[in-house]
Amino acid sequence: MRIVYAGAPGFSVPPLKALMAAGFEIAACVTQPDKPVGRKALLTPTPLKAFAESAGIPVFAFPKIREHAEALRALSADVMVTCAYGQILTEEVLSAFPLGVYNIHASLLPRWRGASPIQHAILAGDAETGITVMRTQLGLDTGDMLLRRAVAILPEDTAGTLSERLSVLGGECAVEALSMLQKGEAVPEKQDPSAATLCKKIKKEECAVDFSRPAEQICRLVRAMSPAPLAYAYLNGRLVNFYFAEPCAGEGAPGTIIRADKTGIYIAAAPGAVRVTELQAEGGKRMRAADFVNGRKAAAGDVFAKEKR
RNA sequence: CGCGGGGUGGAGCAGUUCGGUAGCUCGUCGGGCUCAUAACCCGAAGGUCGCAGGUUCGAAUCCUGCCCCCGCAA
Repeated sequence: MRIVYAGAPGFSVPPLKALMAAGFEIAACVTQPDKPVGRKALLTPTPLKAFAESAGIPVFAFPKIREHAEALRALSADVMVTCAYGQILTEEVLSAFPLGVYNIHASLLPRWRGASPIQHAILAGDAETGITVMRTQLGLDTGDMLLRRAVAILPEDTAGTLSERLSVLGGECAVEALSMLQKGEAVPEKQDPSAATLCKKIKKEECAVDFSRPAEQICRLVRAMSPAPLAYAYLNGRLVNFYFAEPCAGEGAPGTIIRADKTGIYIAAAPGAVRVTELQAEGGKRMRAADFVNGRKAAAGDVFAKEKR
């Protein structure tokens, strides 16, 4: 079985490795064009491109894949597998592969169709999420499902840790799904549209922490946005990004630090309180909340605000 | 030249305006106290103050160049 693999972020690399390890032939990889990254705007290849090139796999970085259906067809692959690729496919692209196009999606479809399923699963407080391998149709993540597998969302999970597990699971699922497909044993299952939910790309504005909200929700926001783009609030006029927070006992005026020591920074919410254990301040590196406290940057009585003042 | 913050014992910071014996919180090591402790008490070790050059009797501090890290924006 000859495969064209399309993806871009780090999440899409493990599944590719799994497919290779399972003996599938990778005809080529398709990814997003190199993009300027960082303050110096250095042109940076996607993680998938970096890996594929090191593995000697031909890489195409189409700005618009829909204009390159012919090039894809010329690869004479049986299927295309996509994983967090980030571009909408067209009929011409789909028809370039005799056995179709399959997507590795990081949720239990039809829940969390769209761009940020991992973050939204955490944000919503879901007990579990998972991987769905589905046949790609023109609609957004609406195709028939070949395989679904769940993983529990742990209280200490961030989008980062959950993403790692899902990525590995995605690889296992991809191998299994393609094996079924190869043997002609695949049994596509329709999605139930009434159970569908859609999630869009996360905007930084959505990451502002409002401490007048319940502690549980704040912690979900922090964990869902960690390690990127990061939930944040302002302390004494400085931006502080949160990497990890968990609900804890305590009460006070929302946003007020009720305790700050080597065990973390305790901030009042409504109701409840949250304990921040890892953060990063404007200009500083990621650090344990205890270190931040040691440097006298936060003390009981200081107040976190949603807006810079 | 997109805007801005920063590089000081292992960690996080103060000190730089107005040059003159390098300080704080924490950690580490040793000792003590306690049924016990992320608690407390006593003591100790540990620093080329990012790099290079310059000014000066003397530079973490002033001047010049360079390297590196980070927030925002893209």
